[in-house]
Amino acid sequence: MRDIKTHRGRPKAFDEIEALTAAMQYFWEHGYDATSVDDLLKVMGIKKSSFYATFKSKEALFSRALQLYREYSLAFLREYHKEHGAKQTMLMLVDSTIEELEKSGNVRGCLLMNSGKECYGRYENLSRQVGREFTYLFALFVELIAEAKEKGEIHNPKTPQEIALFYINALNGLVVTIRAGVEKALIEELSQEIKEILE
Amino acid sequence: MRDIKTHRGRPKAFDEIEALTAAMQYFWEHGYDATSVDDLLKVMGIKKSSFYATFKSKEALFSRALQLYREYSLAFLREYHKEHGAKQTMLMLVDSTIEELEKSGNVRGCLLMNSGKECYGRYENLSRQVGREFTYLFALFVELIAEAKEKGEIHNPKTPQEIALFYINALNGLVVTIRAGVEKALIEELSQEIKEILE
DNA sequence: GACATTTTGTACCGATTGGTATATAATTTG
DNA sequence: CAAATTATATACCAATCGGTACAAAATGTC
Repeated sequence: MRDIKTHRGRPKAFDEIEALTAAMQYFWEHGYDATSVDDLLKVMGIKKSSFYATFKSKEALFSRALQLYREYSLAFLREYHKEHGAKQTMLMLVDSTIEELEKSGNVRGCLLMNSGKECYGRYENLSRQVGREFTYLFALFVELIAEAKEKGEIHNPKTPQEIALFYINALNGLVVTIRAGVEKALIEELSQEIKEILE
Repeated sequence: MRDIKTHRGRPKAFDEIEALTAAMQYFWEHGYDATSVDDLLKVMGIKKSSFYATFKSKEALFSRALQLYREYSLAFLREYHKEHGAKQTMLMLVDSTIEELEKSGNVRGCLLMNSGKECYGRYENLSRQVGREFTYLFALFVELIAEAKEKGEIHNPKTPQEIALFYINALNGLVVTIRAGVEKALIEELSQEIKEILE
């Protein structure tokens, strides 16, 4: 039994979770390839030696960022669910995308989905991890839809799984369609159509 | 009036359109950033000097590839329309994606949509071009839906533009959802749901 | 054949990529 | 205080990035 609290040697001068969170945000904004290690060092506020000593490699760091993103997202969605209910939580996913677009002119999308596209066929480990992380989120979406159906807030006759998949798929498309440069009026229209899936 | 047929100097040893087409295919498969100039040289079968003399830069070449892709796509869709009709042409977009997935385990998606996502906020000229090229394709989709509606093949009460946007959006999502690693059974299910938009 | 023109082959460029080596600084343990 | 341990700072690495320089090769014109 060793004393797990005691560190020998020089103590870390930064908070590992803080640095990881900053990296996750940067990855989210710029994607994996477009993020260089030097970019990460700046935003994490650490030096290269600390980076590699703590996180081992860019890919290993990204892997942890994916996991952290899923954990944050799950936590946030559960909290939002408590406050606003199941159906409103699902609708919020579209609304917040449109809000982000209007406020910043930009739309980041979901880090997992973005990474799925980027890593597919190029970084197999990351690609498989994206699949695993997404399962957690998808399971929650199915639960939320099921709950909303039981409450009679959703009249769509399909199964919760079918509805969730179709809705999330449309949400994935929304990010792509926005970035393809489709004009704002059409995007507004489209976002309404997507939300109608949950009627 | 100068003689346009006569070239002075050493003649080109390669076909410009063939080389451009090969580049387009490679970009389609790998994306813009993940394609290096050296990759392009190999697949185009030319040397660096010829590359820069003919196409000026990687970005300029990509711009031409985007245009070529749109031209090819329009021509192919119009041909398919003649042979199989409007509704079937739209349905084929989903079917061919699933076929590609089953045959190759891969799915390239639409070069324009992929590029929209990749270039958004990073390569402004390319980003704007994606928007312009997509308008051509989208106009055709709206025409096809309108025709199918007139023939009574589509009963969806929304306008052709709304249907086209919603359907294409779902198709964009399908590529993302596939690459996110969602299991095959769910993807089959999803593709059916997407095609039902056109009922 | 001489000359102008254009393409091609090769060597090279500075910048950036992800990652290492190594020496020094800061801490706990004895 | 000395030794062991861990973290940090800096310099460095080969490989790759997109792009350029320049001389040689191939053609039409005169």
